[in-house]
Amino acid sequence: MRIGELAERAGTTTRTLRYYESRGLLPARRGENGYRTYDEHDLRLLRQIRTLQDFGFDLEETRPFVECLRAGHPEGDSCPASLDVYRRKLGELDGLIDELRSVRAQVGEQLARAERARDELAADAEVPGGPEPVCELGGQTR
Amino acid sequence: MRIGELAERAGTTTRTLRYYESRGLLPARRGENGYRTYDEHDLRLLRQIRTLQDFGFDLEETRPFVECLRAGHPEGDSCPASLDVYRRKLGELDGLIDELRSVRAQVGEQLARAERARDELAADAEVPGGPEPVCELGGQTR
DNA sequence: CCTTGCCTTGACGTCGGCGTCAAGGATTAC
DNA sequence: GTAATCCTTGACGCCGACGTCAAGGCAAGG
Repeated sequence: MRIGELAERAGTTTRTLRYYESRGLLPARRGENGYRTYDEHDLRLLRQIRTLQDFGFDLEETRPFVECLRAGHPEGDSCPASLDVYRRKLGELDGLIDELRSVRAQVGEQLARAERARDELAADAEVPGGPEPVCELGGQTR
Repeated sequence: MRIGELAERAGTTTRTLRYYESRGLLPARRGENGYRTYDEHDLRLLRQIRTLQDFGFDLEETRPFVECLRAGHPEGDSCPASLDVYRRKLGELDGLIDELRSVRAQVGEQLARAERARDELAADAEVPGGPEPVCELGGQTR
């Protein structure tokens, strides 16, 4: 199979495959005409890469999985090195999720505070001074 | 105050301030010698930008806050446009967190599955065939 | 034979938010 | 006075995973 077919069957592009090859991740045999030639096993490797990429793994992080498959193991994660990557990734994800939740809480708090302040200003304008139209934008106090 | 002092007081770099200026976010007045000149109000704006940046806001997303302050409002989030940014960000964060949690769950499952497979192989090797040393790497089945 | 479509390598572009260097002018400390 | 430190603009570098274009070779269908 040639590069275009492999790309299509894996749902990616020829550019991506050449890039992987340039990174030494997915080398290709060559036909007489110089065309890259791939087989079903390459498709397997490529799908492993793509799956991990979709999970947000760096390209380099997929290498142990690919090497594991290429070494003849039944799965990309049949090797200790792959399991280590999984574990590092889990820790990384946990840290990231915690961080994002913290940010989410802080932003939520800011929004709530700002909305309270806005509503208090609106209430102030309604009761004591009189219901004058509030200037939305532009030098207000100034 | 000149650019170096402002940078230091905001805990950032002169390069960053020039970058903000190039993006039209934090323009500077110029002294007779051509040096940029800033005041306390600029420091305020800059701190607003930095806070949001630390939350992971894009630079463009800080613009409404800066413009709000520059318009004379008491806070960067005293304007509707800023509140909209907050809300968009909250949605974005929620989506991202969900996505990461989903990925985390899937990776965790993969790890558990792979570890089970490994342990089953180890158990197989221990009981029936005999406790032969297992080949760690290299063509095993092949 | 000619067109269409695949393939090749090479190389520059993208995105965001700056870092880093270069060459030179201004200011300040001693 | 002079050296050290600040400032100026300009421009290239970085990171990751490719996209996109260019110029050309090879193949297959009508």
